Amino acid sequence: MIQNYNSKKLYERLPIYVHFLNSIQESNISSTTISKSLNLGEVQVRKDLALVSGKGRPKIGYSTKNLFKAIKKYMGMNHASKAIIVGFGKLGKALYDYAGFSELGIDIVQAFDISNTTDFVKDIKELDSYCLENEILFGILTVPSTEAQATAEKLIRCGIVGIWNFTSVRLNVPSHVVIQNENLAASLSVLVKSTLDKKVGNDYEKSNETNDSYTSKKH
Amino acid sequence: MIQNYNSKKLYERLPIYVHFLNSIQESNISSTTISKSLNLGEVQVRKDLALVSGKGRPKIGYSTKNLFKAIKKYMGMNHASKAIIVGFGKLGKALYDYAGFSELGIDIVQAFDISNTTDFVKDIKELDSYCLENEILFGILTVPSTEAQATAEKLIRCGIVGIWNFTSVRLNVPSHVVIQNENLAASLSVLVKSTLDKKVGNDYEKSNETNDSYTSKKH
DNA sequence: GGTATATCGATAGAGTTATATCGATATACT
DNA sequence: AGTATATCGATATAACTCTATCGATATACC
Repeated sequence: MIQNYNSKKLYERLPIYVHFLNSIQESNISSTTISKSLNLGEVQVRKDLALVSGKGRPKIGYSTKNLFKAIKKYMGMNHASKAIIVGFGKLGKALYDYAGFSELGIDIVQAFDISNTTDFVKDIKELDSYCLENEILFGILTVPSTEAQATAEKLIRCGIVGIWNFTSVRLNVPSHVVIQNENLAASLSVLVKSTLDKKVGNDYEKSNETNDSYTSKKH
Repeated sequence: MIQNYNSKKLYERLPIYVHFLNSIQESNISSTTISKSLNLGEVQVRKDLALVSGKGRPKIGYSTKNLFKAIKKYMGMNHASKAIIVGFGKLGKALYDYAGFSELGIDIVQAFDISNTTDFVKDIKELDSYCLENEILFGILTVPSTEAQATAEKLIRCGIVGIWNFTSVRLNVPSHVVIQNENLAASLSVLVKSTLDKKVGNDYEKSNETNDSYTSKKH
């Protein structure tokens, strides 16, 4: 493959553009404006947009509406993707109620747990029939770590091919299944370490701008 | 800088090693074993360990205890880092109760909200005095998007230099502050798109292994 | 003690992602 | 109509990250 621009990082930015485009009133928008609003590199935004969208016009930019549609189409956000949550603890509840998914074409249609079943939380025994009947492809895994691998396998047997894994377990799955790890503890550690790095740097030399970290951009 | 291995990806993996080392009984452990247990590349693990730790021994591996200590030291996990949560909605609650942080030397010492104050949730008006008295460096931002920027600025005025940002807003902060964005909606989108990519690939050509995605490893 | 080997550490290279630069062009403005 | 310029698209380069390979070595085993 000569050049593969279907990068993970790109896939992270496109939803950010969608959210932004959804929030503005202007009928046209330039990559410059987008980059400034979102603290992203100007060239990067242009490259992203060039990949997924039609032409932009000098002095004008892109049609907001067309751009919006183009990104959603590219990301497969046109037809809604149905996901279920397995493990209805605090984190599962929070994600179930999280408002930001529908804008990106994702519906969390059902929650499962081993107990605490209510009108909208099914017992995990019903997982199998529910997933097959409703053709669920995506599962959000928020069970205790001890149950992670077994539950993942259960999901896969039910036809799920994409798992958003909030447990600290590194799942072992067949190659047709995609795992997206969301290791919150590790993520917070990254912040702490990055911050300490920068802080120490600043303490040594009072100078700024040295070894400017990845997480905060300087444009 | 000739070669900077203080990479963000490295910082994500080190806590995973810590968690793993914490869970095993063996007094020695090899990079091979670690890599297999965690579904990571063998060479990658060795390189990571070589960077932070003392020598390993052929046929034996590393001393679990020493390795554990070395990583924690490298990551600054020896002295506990104190963090606060601002915004005590469902997500804030979930993070407040999340068990995985302490193992990595991070204590969430206090939660704040604009209302719903209880014995362990302080009113956001007390943010200032609390942070300065307790020398808080890290803030977890789980407020509504409309409040994100203003709240971030408030945190920064209180001396906070690292912000874990769960809002969909791309914060604008001075250069001495580190932002770690945790855009859940974007993250789930990545999973959906990656999965669809692979699925389509498999539907075209019945072959496997083509364009094997980044999220599931093949070792 | 000698031999086989698991594991290490280092180097080189491949793949991925971001940035810098610059000419082209459609638009706005005089 | 002519000129200035914001914005685009493309190419080249730099930075970052991961993987393959291989010789060195300490250990286990005969």
